[in-house]
Formats: sequence, structure tokens, C-alpha cells
Amino acid sequence: MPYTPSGALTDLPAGHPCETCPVRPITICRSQTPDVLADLRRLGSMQKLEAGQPVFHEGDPARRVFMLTFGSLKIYTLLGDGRRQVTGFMFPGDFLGISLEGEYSFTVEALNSAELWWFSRDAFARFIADHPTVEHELYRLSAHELAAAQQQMVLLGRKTAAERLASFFLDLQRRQERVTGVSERNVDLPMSRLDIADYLGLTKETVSRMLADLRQRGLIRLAQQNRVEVLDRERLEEVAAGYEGD
Amino acid sequence: MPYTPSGALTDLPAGHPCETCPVRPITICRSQTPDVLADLRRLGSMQKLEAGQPVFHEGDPARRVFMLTFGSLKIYTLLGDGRRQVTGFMFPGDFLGISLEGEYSFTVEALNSAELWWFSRDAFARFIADHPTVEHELYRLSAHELAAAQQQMVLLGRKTAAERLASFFLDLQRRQERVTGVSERNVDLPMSRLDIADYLGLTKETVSRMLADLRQRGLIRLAQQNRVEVLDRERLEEVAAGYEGD
DNA sequence: CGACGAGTTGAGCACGTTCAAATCGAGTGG
DNA sequence: CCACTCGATTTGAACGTGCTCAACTCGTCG
Repeated sequence: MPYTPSGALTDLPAGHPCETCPVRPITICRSQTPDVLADLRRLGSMQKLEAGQPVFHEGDPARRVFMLTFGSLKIYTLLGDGRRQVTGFMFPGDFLGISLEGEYSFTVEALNSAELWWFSRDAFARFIADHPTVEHELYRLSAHELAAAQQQMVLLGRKTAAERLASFFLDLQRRQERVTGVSERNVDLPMSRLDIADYLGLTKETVSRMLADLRQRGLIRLAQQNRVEVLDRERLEEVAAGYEGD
Repeated sequence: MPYTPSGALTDLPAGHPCETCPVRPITICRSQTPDVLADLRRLGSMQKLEAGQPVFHEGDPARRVFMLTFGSLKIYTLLGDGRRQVTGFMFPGDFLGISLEGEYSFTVEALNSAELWWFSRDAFARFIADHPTVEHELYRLSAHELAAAQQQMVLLGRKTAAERLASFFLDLQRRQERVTGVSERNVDLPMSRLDIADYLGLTKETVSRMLADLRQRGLIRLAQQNRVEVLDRERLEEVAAGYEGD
């Protein structure tokens, strides 16, 4: 159940402001014109992935740049003893691997059937050279990423478990809105409870419990196991922002 | 006790690789040549700050770009009920406010006597237009920032209190090395215990306790209240990375 | 229908918090 | 030079949120 048809990149409404991007790797947003994107595709190759397959691992030499066109990915890093932090999820239209390091500093894995295009570093650099607006766009977007990363630090450093869940659903909702272009009360969860837990700095048990809690408080409904319906967005926003009846 | 003389920017050794930047706002590193920096200064105005004075507040219209030349700053955001997350510290050479949002999304305050240069958005844009290498540099640096932000997410989401402290000291040490160009066992702490706590997602009491813990284990020494000496860097690295005797 | 993995629920525990008191340290005035 | 003050830091004890470990349920696929 991915969010968008595979024609996502050209079909998407242009000029979305990206004001409230949730945390994710560098993204070239919907503001690229179709012909620029067509140029880009010509330089790359397509790759299909099944759920659980890696795009690359932490420590691999960073030779390629990726653009996700279908499905969703998770990004994570591991600590010595196996503790895991998911640092982001990717959706169609997102770019990956544009940090200019010698090695990837995280692992990326498909959450479901995914389709992505890859480019050699050189080809991508040539593309940027041919399209001078792109560099600025990349820079602009990475600034957005950074703002989103700061929001995630606030979440991880200072929010309670329930607040983290609330923030997460609202972020996902906003993001799906940007990808699909339509506002939806239903939010798809292509990731497992464990992935959510590792993203929010919790355990899967706590995620489960807080989900039940938000449900009992009438803020959300579990339409299916992997789909949440936001029933009271306003109150959910309050919870997410740390305003409560306290 | 700031880290560097006020001539920092031109005096700094050129070409530092910035490989392991700790979390901080966008920085134009030491790789800028002195004449480029002189050009930049010509466009801006200098501003002095005392400890505790704000540079700007969350929500202020983002009209200016700043470059810190002396002293240090802290960056934070507040939750509705006063909970605070410090998302970064800034040191001489760091840039601030280059995200292209309409409003600053965080508050910045001086930790001690500081000196910074500011530029109107327009002037800074003109500067970038005149120096085409800078855009690329900015983009490169924000990619580094993002990598550092991801590291901080791992810290906040998955590390224990002791591991957070260890990571923090090592980050600060690396950063002071980059600023001063010399390797030092002593690490200055221009921020209060509360600032450290709010940066690491802890309380000031826990910071104090874990400091005592690391001291008792012979990994650090408290030279003064605001200066830590790293006694056993290797073991401290192990603690920071989450490898322990477990 | 049975088996397996993912998700939920429950009980006890632990790490870090909270609240309170003691100590330290820098600055001020006698 | 020392006494005093005030804030920052450290230390202590009780508490609580979220974790751990275990049992149970659900959904999916053979």
C-alpha cells in the first residue's frame, strides 16, 4: 500500500511550499519542472526493491545518489550493542545520499515494494552543473531538512511517549498530504511498530500502549493495523505541542 | 574564556576537513580564503553581546544572517509548558540564520561575551552571487550539519545518560580542535549544567551525577567547574559509542 | 486448520526525574 | 582580608515514566 502512483514525480502539483517537512534525507521537492526531472531520469537507472531489502549499508562507499519514485524506505543507524535509531522515513520524491561524505553514515532499507532511480556521483554532479537552479534548490531543501531534524531533537529530548506518537502521526499526515496533494484523515503506516518505536526513541510495547491511550481518548482510530484515522486533529496538535490539561 | 582570539576567521588554518562536525547551525568553515571573508565583512555590521543576551527569538522575522567571530551561543526551542531543548551550540566561525524560512524557528542566546557580524538577507544573497563557490560550500556544510543532527538523534533516542555525557565531551573536544587548530585534553564548557542537560535531553541533576560517575571511573577530571580534562580518550570513545563492559 | 510473526497486554523493575537539602564559588561590602 | 549573599552545582531520597520480560491475541499464509 504505497502512497502514490509511480508517476509521482511528474504528476505532483508544482510549487508546494514544503513548510513543515518531517525529518528525512535531502529531498528535491515538487518544485522541479517535469523537463528537468526527465533530464535527470535520462542519466540514471531504475532499481526495484522488495520489503526488507537494503539500498545500502552504513559504511558502504557513497558512490550513488538515489531518488525514490515508489514505495517507502527507512533510514537507521546502529549502536555497538544493537540498539537502533531510525532517523527518518522516505517517500516518493525524496532524494538520498547527497551528503558529500566518502561513506554512507546510515543504512537504508525498503519498507515495502519500492522503486528508485540511481545516479553515479559524477552523473549527478553533471546534472547539477547543467541545471544551476538545482544547487540552490538542494541547498534550500537541506536547510528544511535541518529544521525538521531540530524538531525531531525536541521530540526525542523532551516529549513524553504520548506526545511523540501524536507528533509522529501529524508529521506523517502532513507529509502524505504533500506527496498526494490531498488532505486525508487516514494516515498509512508502512512501517512496523518496532520501526516507529526506534524512530521515536521508545520500545514497541510503549508505542502499542500509547496508541491504545490516544484511541481511548478519542483522538485517533485504528482503521486497520497499518492505518490510523485522525479523529480530532486540533486536540492531537495540542498533545503534540506539549500543551495538555496540566 | 572564549576559545579563540577575535581574529579567528582569518587566523584559522585553511582547509580543515570538517569531517566530524558536532551539531550546530550552518557553518562556513575554515575553507574560505581570507579575501572572501574580507569581502563578506565589508557587507556586514559588527554586534557585541553579553552573556544571556539574545541574538533573536523563535518567531522573529528572519531578516538577517549572522557569523559568529568571538564567544559562543546556544540555540534552543521551547515547548508549551516551558520544557526546553537546546539543539546546538555555536562557536567562532559558525554561521546562523541561513535557513530560508520566513521566521527563525529557534531562539539564540549568548553564553558569554560574544561578537558577531550580521548581514541583511539581500546583502548575503549578493555576496553569494558574487562568490559562486560559496553556494556549493553552504550546501556542503548543511549536509554536514544534517549528518551531525542524525548523530544527535541517535544520542537522544538511544543512548544512556553516561553515554550522552561522554559523546558530548568528545564532540566538544573535536570542535575546539577544529576552531583552535590544536589538540587539547582540556575541554571548555562555556554553558551551564542546565544548558548541557537541555542539550542532552536530561536534567541538570543527572548531568551532575554522570559527571561524577565518569570522574570516578577515571575517564575525565574536572579541572575547574567549567573545564573538563579527558584522561582516557579511548575508553571515553567506547562509552560514547555504546560499547561497555556489558 | 495450524503455525508463525507481529502486535497487544500485564506485572515488576530500573533509569532518570523530582523535590529538597547541602555545598561550592564568585562577587560584594564591611 | 574575611564575612556574607546569591546563584549554580552537587548530593540524597522517594517517585514515576517507560523498559523488560513474559504471556496472550490477532492476522496471514501455508
